[in-house]
Amino acid sequence: MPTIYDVAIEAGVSKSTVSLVINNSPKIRPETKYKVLTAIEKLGYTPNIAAIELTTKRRLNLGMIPVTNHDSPKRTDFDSIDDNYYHDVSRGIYDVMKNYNYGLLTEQFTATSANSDKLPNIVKTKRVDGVFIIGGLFDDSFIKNLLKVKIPMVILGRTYPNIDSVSTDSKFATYIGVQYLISKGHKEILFIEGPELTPSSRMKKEGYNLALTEAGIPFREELVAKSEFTALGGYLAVKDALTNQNIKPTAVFTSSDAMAVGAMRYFYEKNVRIPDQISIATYDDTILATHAVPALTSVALNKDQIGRQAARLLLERLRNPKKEVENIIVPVNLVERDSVRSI
Amino acid sequence: MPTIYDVAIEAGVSKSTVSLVINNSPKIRPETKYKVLTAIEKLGYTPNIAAIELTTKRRLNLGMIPVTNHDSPKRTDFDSIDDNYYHDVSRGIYDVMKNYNYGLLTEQFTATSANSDKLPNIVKTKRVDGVFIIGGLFDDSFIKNLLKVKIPMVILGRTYPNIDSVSTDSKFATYIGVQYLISKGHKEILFIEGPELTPSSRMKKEGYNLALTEAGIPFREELVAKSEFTALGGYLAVKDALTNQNIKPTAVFTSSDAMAVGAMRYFYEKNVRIPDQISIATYDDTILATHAVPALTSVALNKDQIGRQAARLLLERLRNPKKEVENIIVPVNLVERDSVRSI
DNA sequence: ATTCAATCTTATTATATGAAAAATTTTTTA
DNA sequence: TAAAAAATTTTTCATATAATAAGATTGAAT
Repeated sequence: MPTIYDVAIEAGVSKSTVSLVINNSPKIRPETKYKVLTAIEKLGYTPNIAAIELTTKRRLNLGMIPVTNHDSPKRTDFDSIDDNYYHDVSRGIYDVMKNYNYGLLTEQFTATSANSDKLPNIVKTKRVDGVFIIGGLFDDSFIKNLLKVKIPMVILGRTYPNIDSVSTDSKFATYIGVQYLISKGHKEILFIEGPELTPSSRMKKEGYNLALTEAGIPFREELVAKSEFTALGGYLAVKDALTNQNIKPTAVFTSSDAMAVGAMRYFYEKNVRIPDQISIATYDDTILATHAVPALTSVALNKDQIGRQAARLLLERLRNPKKEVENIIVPVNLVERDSVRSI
Repeated sequence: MPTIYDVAIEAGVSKSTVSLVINNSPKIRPETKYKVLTAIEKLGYTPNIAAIELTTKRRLNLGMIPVTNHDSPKRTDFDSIDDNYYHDVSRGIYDVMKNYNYGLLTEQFTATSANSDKLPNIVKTKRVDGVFIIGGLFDDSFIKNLLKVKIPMVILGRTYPNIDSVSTDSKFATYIGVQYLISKGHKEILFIEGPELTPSSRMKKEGYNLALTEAGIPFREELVAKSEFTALGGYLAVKDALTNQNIKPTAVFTSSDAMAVGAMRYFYEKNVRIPDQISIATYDDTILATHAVPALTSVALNKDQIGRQAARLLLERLRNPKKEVENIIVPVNLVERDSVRSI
């Protein structure tokens, strides 16, 4: 591999001159620049990144860290939390980053209270200049550790005081979805909420309440069922609500696509046809919603946009570490498909 | 950040001694080693990876390169090819790699004949010591370019002469699936095959034929429909076959989960209940199969295993560049769910 | 038993890696 | 001739490794 020195020889200049040309220094005469660029071209020179990293004390990599609160989920299980959020968001990050000279290093991290003193390896071993923290359900101590080592970061999927973030207004998103069901004439709407402790679960429930209140529909406790955000969770919640409660909902709103799929399985078993006999709308708009049969009407979080904005934020933060913290809320939109009918 | 020099001072030895200790040299006295390790511990020293990379001329990163033959697919569209294969396989790679001191850099690459002279950036800029090439549908010139630059690699999802690979015997996998349908009493089985030009499409069709032959069921051309590997493809193929051909299949075998989901949508529209009126079995076993309603019986490719084996192969190749090339076939297994009934 | 060279251990010094940036020098321009 | 511009030399980054040195041990000759 040719080095900067070989280029210098070829062009008949010094190493430094080559370095200055590469870094677009203004104090190089055009004809010198031309000579150097020609030599670079001729030799097929590519800068040695390790050397650049050593002298500049930077790492030309950013880290993508999908954070969970559990070990290696098996993605294909009906009862597992899937990591669609991470994959959808990462696509947006890639799309922006490919125009920059950064590599993207991924490390799955489990942030539980058990390893609250741990840092991701790519951070500990200083392999990255900044990180994307992806996912909303994890132990906070993890973030505190990252703050201690002062690594630039952007959080995706939730907010955190004084850290750049890109997320969704989940209250509003749920409000939009439930409001849609109401606009289609539904009044008795079963709401499947997520686990109690997560902030987003609470926000979503507030969104449900808001939509009801606005429409003058009284809130009924028996129309709310709680479960995990998984397909199995949705299945069990719907089954439980419809067998034990004295309710006759015409529609269901679930807090995740996976839950909706679980609900659909229950209705399939009971020979209840969607949307003819019951309507379903949901929150996420993942591949599960588009590929469900019938396709699910879902509130799209625009995760691609979330990723893109996050990439922009981190790049700006690296360029200007003192810039003001931003908390971006990416707007949602409802995608109408085939799982809801008017009544 | 403390350097190796600070550790040397602290331990009262030279830099080289510290380096030797870190690299587990046998020619260091135990008490010296102890002194050094204590100093490392005390100062919280972490080696500077850029410096290691510069002196050793290695890069402590491996590349994961999902290769497509088209630009940025939109994952959530009903008509797009999804990248589940990549995500499932990468999980296995991560699982193995986390025990090694390599980072994993990802770069999506589009290998079309149009950019047949291009290399992935992470390869061109020498950011990685080896790469995982993931996916089966792409222009071969891409592989030739990689061979030219002599970067160690493992191909996942297909084989290639003289390159380490991990893949599936798609003929056998299809044979297993169709054989299963036959064992359940089905004789008129509609087969949805993939696009003509891909090798895996051909292999799958051979598997279908083999199962029929073995059971003494005559092959009928009108029971084969061709389409893209997508949900839309499956939908259109089934629709076309059932409206234009004079056939009455009791079961369908699709060449991908996405196709199966498309087929299910068609049957849903026609009010044909699965599996009561028609059975479906498929090839892939992705999240689409587990979350379909009813859940799809599918031939599992064990992509996690594919990833794990690939990681092992690449690590071994890096340790011993002259070792013999391996082409690993990961066994498949049929996962019975709810989409097939006996007749 | 004593001495001295040879050998083995263990550690140190010197050098190399490839580029950036600071400090200088040379060249050009005003 | 001074000032400005352009290029060069030198230093630095943090580590690995080759070359070397110091000290300890062994062994043979006296």
